[in-house]
Amino acid sequence: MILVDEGVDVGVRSSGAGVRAVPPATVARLPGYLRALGALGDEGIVTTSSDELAERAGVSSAQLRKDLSFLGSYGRRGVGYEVAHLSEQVGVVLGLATQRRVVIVGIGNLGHALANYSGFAERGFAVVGLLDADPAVVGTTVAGLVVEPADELARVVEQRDVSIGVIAAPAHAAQRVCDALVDAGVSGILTFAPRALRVPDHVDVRAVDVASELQILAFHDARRSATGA
Amino acid sequence: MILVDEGVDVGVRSSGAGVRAVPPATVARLPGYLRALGALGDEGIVTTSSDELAERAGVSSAQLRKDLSFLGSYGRRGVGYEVAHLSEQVGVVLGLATQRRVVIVGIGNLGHALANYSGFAERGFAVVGLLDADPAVVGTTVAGLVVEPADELARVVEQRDVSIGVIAAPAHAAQRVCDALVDAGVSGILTFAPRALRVPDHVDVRAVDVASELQILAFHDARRSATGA
DNA sequence: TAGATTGTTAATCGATTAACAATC
DNA sequence: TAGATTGTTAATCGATTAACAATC
Repeated sequence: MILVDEGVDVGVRSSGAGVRAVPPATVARLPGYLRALGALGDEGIVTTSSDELAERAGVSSAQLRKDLSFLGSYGRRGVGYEVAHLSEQVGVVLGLATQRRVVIVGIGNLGHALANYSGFAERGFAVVGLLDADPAVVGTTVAGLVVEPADELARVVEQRDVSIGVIAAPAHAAQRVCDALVDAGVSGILTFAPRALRVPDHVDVRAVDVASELQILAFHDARRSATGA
Repeated sequence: MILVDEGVDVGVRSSGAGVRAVPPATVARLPGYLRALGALGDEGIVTTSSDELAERAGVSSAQLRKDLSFLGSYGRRGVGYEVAHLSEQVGVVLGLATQRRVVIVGIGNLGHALANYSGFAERGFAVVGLLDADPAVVGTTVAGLVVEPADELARVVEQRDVSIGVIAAPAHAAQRVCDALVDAGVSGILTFAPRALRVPDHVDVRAVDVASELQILAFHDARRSATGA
């Protein structure tokens, strides 16, 4: 079985009632809503509307309301949404009530950049381990953490209760690192290596491939040139 | 008008016949097929089947055949696909026949990592400019290029025929950089800043937000914990 | 009450899957 | 010819959009 993207469609407890499935497409947009809500909060805005929030998140207000309807009923007709409250609820649905612990495997240029990225902490994640296979890198300090040997992965994941692994290793090592993360027991993997990864059904993989993103842009650029724009 | 993702659905010339629309979902998978074809080629495999290629790309063979059918008819029934030929055709559809030139704006940790990433060149892109707003960074050499001042953007884009801009600047500067790229005339933008960007209809934006990816993984992790797995 | 805005319904649209006829 | 595998069709499924009744 091969999985590259998208996990299963699972339920969310809604206050007293039953369980509601949140569609994958909706889940994928929730972080954007959370971001927009954070910005509104920072600007001191207390109440917002589906129009305003949608505008900021870059979606239509119809889609925003539809998405939020899967989570429950957190607005007031005629009034709008309370920013702080909605923000908290979306956070709960995304499982950010508990902080998730993350390891980064592969401390090259990209691993360095990720380790130093402050957005992780700001948005609910703690980077608790950096690992690398290269003895020359092991022992160095990056972003306040000492890089540990890659073969310590199982111990690090278990002892520090890590649930998400980030793969910033070279493509040829990606599947090996992935297997090690799965064996160590993480439930989610974010990979930057340009390779499809094989994982068991219970593990969720998200893949970011920068060159693929550029190729998708190239497609549109090519059409544009061809049709003379 | 706000656009964060996905461009328009545009056509591809097929050998003699008319124009066929390639659905966005298909376009988004083409880079993965190209990658898998490259790997097959590297292994010296000359002919492949939809089963084999799909397995490597991490999709179903039905989906692969459906996707390829939008591009034209490049296989032989009973036989399969010639790796080199299919690879070339997919490349043509993605507009990789012409090399695209790229600038990176924001040479912090991430910009550094991107500038040094060899995958760009390997997959059809030339990084021809690095720009930063910080005078302390301007003038330094990164990945063989001298970092130029951000306000030289228009000149760099025009003189070096740049069609794609990569935003690796801080979130608060993202919209400003985006506007400058649009004014300079790029047709596609890849942004790593956690912000929805406003662009005119004729410009295509792809957004990579690492923390959002982790939040999506957190959602699945939370369901898993809740349902006791 | 009148105006505003949500939450939901129904219609539309696009994507995926399965099955198989065409054909090498 | 018999076996294999594509390309396409039709059915299913999921996502988006628009409109509006509910209600603050």
